[in-house]
Amino acid sequence: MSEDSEDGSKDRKGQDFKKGLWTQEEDNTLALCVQRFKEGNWSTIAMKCGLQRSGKSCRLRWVKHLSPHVRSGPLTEEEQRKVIELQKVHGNKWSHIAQFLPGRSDNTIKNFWNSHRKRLARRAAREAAARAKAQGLAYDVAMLPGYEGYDSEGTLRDSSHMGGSQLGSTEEEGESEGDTGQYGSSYLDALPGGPYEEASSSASSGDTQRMRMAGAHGHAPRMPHQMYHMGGTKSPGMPPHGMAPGGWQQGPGLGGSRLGQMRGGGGPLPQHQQMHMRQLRPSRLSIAGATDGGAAGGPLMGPSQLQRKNGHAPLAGGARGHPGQAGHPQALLAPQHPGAPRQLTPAGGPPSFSKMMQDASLVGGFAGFEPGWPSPHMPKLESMEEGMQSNTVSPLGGAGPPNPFQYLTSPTSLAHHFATKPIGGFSQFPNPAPSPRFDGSGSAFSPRFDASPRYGSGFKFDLSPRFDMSPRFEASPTGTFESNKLSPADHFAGASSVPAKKPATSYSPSPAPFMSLPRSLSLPPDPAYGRFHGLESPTLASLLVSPKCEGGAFGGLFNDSPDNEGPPASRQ
DNA sequence: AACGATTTCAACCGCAAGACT
DNA sequence: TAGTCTTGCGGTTGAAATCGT
Repeated sequence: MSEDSEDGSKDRKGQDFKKGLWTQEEDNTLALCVQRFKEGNWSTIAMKCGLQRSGKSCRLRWVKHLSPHVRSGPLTEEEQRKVIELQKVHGNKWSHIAQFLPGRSDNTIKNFWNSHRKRLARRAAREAAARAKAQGLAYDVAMLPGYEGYDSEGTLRDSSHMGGSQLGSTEEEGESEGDTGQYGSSYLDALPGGPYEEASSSASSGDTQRMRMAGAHGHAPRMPHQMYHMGGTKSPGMPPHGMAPGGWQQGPGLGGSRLGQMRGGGGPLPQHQQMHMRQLRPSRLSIAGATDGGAAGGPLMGPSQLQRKNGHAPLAGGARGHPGQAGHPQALLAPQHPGAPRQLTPAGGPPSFSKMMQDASLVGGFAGFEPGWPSPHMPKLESMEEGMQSNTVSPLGGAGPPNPFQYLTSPTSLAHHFATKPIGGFSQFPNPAPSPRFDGSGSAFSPRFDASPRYGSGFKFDLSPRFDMSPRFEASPTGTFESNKLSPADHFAGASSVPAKKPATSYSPSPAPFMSLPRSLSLPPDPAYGRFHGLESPTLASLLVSPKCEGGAFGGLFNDSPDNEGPPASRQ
């Protein structure tokens, strides 16, 4: 260790380092610093950016979370399958395994595997308990073979989360195997080597918690990532039932207050996030996106629950902290596409959908992302310190401590975009190649696509409540926005490359005072956008019908401009 | 409203190896 | 060659969320 002392908060020089979760401000700062100084020499980066973090911490944060190459969200079924297979071959070489799953960090994989192991352990424990019970034997977890730890297959060794008494006292009812489970058991358990393979028919008792969850309504809740999978992707092995026609969870177990059960747990949110979106941790955003837009899915918690908990109805979009979300550092970094020309947003007039899509980079990167410096309108300061001192780059001025990045990262800036343009929720397309998530099958315009944390093939901007409900929703920077993204219209037209560069145009938004968005509204039915019917989230709905989006929902998004290309025919 | 069980995840920790001086 | 720095890896921890009761 070179950076952390015993308490981990000081380096060997006695320098204090902040620990704990990263704030959005820190994320933004780091992201922009990396953009400017490039990766490497993290200690220097940390120092130059004025972050009170160790270089190690900065590196970790970037590599595992903020880097545009990192894909967040739950592992897909295919990825889960891969991990399990690869683990058999490579063991716990997470970084190595991660190489087979682009965009996934070793930490993510490791976490998944640990959860997977625990599932197996629980399953095996239940089986053992059931057997013991059937034989009239007293059961104790310590009797389980391999209790001391996991064996090489990852089966049965961790009992940290199960007490013997609990294990032995579960109802006979049992969970509905293959359908229920706390963590994607419907799929995972059927994986090769998974418990389903090993004991697909034997489980007759579950731990208390699972029983509660599974038994009460006859259906176990689906974990968020399951819902995520349900949320419109075309992944194999979709849940066998409970799917709305459009691919959205609509089945049993998601009614009433149990709408869209969230996964349990997760790390804490920084204060600033908690204030706005208590229930929308980054990892939940995918679910939030899926469910918010997912019509029947509903919010993660039941509306009444959220209302009770937060004092307001569930918000759409999600927390900062997720790639592909406005406000997330990743969203501030334009994908690097050498040679890809940028298109400019014409000034004045309501932008068409395609223009908006082109402008999406301003969502993902509000002030533009010129190599070396994020904004063409920002003074190229010689140092962070200069920016800090002058505060010249922040049009917001005295709101909070001087921050050279504020101009770029403030919710206000982003919010302004939505105050002056039709709405968020569109996407940009870092890769000219058709995205698997933008394949014309319908997923492209799915709610997932709005709030998905995923970045890369279908980067999007979310409808974060931070940017619509925030009281800071007022300032209005001016800028020129460019995009090098393939618009969806071009995409659907079969274009494989970004159109030739268009002349630069300035975009000069008019001042945008506070937006007053309705907290709730009912969306008109629209066969073309049926997927969005019944939006549960007033926030999402509000944004979808933002002042510049009179058409309502995505209908407005698509239809409010004369040169709007309209939605693709294949989008259903 | 409070509770306990359970879960996930980000962040941390300690170590090792390679690069650098 | 030795000491220091930087990077990366795998294991562990703890916060905070869920659920039903």
